[in-house]
Amino acid sequence: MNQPKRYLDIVLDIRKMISQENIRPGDRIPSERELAETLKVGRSTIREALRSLELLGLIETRRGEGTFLSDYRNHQLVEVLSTFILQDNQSQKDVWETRIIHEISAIQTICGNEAACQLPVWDSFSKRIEEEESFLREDLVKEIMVLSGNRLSLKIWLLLAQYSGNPYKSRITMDETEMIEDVLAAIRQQDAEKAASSLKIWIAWLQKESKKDDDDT
Amino acid sequence: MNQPKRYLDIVLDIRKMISQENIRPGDRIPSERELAETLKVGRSTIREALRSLELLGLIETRRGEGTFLSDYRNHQLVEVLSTFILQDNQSQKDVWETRIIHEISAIQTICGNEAACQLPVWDSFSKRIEEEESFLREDLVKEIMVLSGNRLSLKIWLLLAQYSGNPYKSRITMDETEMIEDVLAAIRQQDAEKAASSLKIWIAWLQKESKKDDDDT
DNA sequence: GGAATATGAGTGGTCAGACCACTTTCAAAA
DNA sequence: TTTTGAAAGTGGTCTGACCACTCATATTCC
Repeated sequence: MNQPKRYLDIVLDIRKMISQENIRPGDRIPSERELAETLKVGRSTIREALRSLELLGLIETRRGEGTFLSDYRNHQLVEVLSTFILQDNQSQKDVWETRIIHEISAIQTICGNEAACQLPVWDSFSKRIEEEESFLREDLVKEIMVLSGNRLSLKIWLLLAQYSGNPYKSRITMDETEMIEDVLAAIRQQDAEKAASSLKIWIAWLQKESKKDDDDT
Repeated sequence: MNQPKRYLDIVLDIRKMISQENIRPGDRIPSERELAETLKVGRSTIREALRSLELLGLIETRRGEGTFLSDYRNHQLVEVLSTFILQDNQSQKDVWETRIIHEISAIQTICGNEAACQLPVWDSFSKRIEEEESFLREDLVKEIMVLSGNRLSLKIWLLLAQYSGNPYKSRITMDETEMIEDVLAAIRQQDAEKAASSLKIWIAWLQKESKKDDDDT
């Protein structure tokens, strides 16, 4: 009989331990040697489990200090998955499109929520446009994703943003302000249709611009 | 100086090896002992890298046989991530909603593609409805996801389907056939609006039914 | 007394070698 | 020819040993 993998049990054991001892992100978890003794397995088995969790970004290890429960930021996941499965152009395109799927859906969700549409954030974005602040694009779209209230969708979006490079980073141009104002206006009016289409127009324009930059390089 | 993690280098080395030797999904990769000798590291280091890749679902190991490049199906990822980060009801709800986001987007994409809308598959589904085949729901939605052409979105959807349990599995009922026919009709007419709304209605109904089942249990 | 320094305990990182359990293969025995 | 079984190869696990690093403490020096 093929035994179930030991290190997978360990992964679950560690999970249980974290829950029982109420270990919070940033806290230290028992040392490898302790875990080995407690769970009655060899240290190498413990390490295989820990390395797996580390690659998933769930824990963080610091030599000489210990192993810590991660606050779920640095996913090696991105690095590894991208080298393994995102090699061709079709995949790049899929990433981009999937990202947009989440953005469009998020903005539609927001438009269905009156309170969210009347938040002062949107006005503050209008102001920032006038002042020509940079990083505005990223902040705006992220705000939309956050306010949509779906944390999983947000998480996926953040992942995809890492995969797809970030065309939202550079300074905004004059041509663009109008498109962004359209999006903001649609939100204020709670017009999901218009918000989605305005966002699509803006994104399409961004994509064209970023291609232009690539050609220059 | 804190050395960069050795096992992460190994992960990339293995990646490179797979690419150079043109190893395809399902093929065997060199044994742990071979890899250790080739890459000039200890076997335990190799194993830490392999275990990580296994947990991500990128490889598959069979005792006595060897290690194989996976065809990306059984992600332990699901198991682990779900026990680590999907504990509360809000997360469950997010999974369900995110899944629907992808389904709606997929069906809209299809409606924008004339060829896809005229495929004979849709008629075959109508026929299967009459014959009251089971597993029809899952097949239909999956077909939609596949034909949308976005492989990443499909992959995410498959993941979410595992997370969210599968209300598509049971036998279809009479009440339901009409709703499904609405969806199919909208596709045939290439009416993205109607397709999306019909699908939403159907999904909402499914969700209500699955809740009812839960209450019975 | 206060500040710089040395020490030691604890931790993750790596390695080598040893078994075990399992699968496959193939030669020897029936 | 068929069956059997021994050997080789593989992943799974454990042990014990170093190394490199961090941190707290004790020690030394001014």
